Amino acid sequence: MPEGPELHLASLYVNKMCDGVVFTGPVRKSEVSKSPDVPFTCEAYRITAASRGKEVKLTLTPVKSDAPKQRVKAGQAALPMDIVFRFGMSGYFRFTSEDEVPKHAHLRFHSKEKPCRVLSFVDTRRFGSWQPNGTWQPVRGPCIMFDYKSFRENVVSHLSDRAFDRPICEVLLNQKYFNGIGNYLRAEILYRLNIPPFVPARTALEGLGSEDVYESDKHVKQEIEHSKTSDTTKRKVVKEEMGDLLRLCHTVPLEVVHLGGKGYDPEKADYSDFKAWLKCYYVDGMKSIRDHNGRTMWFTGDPGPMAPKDSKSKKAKKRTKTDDDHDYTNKKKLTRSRSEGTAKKKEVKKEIVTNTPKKDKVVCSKEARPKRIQPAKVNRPRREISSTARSRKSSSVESTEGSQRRSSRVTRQSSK
DNA sequence: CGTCCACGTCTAC
DNA sequence: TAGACCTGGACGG
Repeated sequence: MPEGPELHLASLYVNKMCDGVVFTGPVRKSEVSKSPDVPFTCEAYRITAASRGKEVKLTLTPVKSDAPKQRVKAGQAALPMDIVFRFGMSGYFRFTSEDEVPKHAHLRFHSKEKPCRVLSFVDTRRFGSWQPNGTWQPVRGPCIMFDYKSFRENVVSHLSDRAFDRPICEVLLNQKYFNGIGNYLRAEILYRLNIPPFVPARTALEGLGSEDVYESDKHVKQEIEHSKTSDTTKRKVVKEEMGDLLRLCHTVPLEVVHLGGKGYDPEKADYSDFKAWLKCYYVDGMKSIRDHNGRTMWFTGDPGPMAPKDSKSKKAKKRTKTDDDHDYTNKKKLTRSRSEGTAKKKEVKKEIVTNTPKKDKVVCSKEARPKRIQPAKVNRPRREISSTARSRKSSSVESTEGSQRRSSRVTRQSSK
């Protein structure tokens, strides 16, 4: 569940599920977890949650005992404790009966109820972490969703920071300035504004003020009025109605919050709404490329001037068994760390790739094929797209794709 | 069976 | 700027 919206939804989930619930005893950690023990135990306490960017804070609050003079036993907490969580790639909270505690539940809080229930921090990959008596990480900036004004000011007032020398798509993952933005959000945000992902961040941001001019309804209305005059201004106005880049860093994540559900999580039944909301990330017809940190950037149109060049010499590699093969070389493994000695063989490239749905029947081999996210259970007709879109650099392809793709994003079900 | 990929940080050369 | 840290699903053979 991991970008800003999912973290916030997690906090709402905890507050809703644990409202009125009394917990008891020690906080329990799984054997395998490397995160710190949580030195808190209490006969009766409550749990509340809050989020900020990509962190969630749980507050454990001891409940006053009915027994008037009851003394707190040694080791029992009398004061509240905050625990700050980061979710890594797979963290989330679940509140279940004791026998339905999910696999990979690494921190657990047990209720005092008769059939006891358990609030679990579940994290399959264990990239997540928590800090007892923790605070929001000081190096992380203001929340893009709930500290919008501060977030904006923090970016605008630090544009001279060398951090903004990087491509905009990479800077959007810098939590010092964009606390809450993650890989799907950066793609969705830049896509909405048609900003090439690899333009210098400072270029994409300069000129934006710390005041959000789109905030005012009056302003928007004026623009709308104005738009009736000419067709050319219309385009621009439509864009302005949405707001500038910084505003979208706020509003786009909030759209996900308002979708409800659990946001990004392919395993979820209610994942289909989220998937339908995506316009670019992992969508058929969109292009993708690895950024300088090895993260996949989804976009359409021009990649921008700072796109990783990478060796494009790979062409030589065209070899292949059956006829045409598209270089297969361009799979780019990236991060394939283990056993790198052996992995050295193939040069792997990193070229722009278009996410093209394959036909069920043919096409078996090559073609860098991004895998699709397992769909909840949507079954729709697949749309035909010319394969091999590779090398279709900055053409104006996207408009058509952009308007149609909605109808067909599906998994490549390779029926055999 | 093996390879590749995934919503993110961290820290070591 | 690479690895490291992890598990597991989708595919390919």
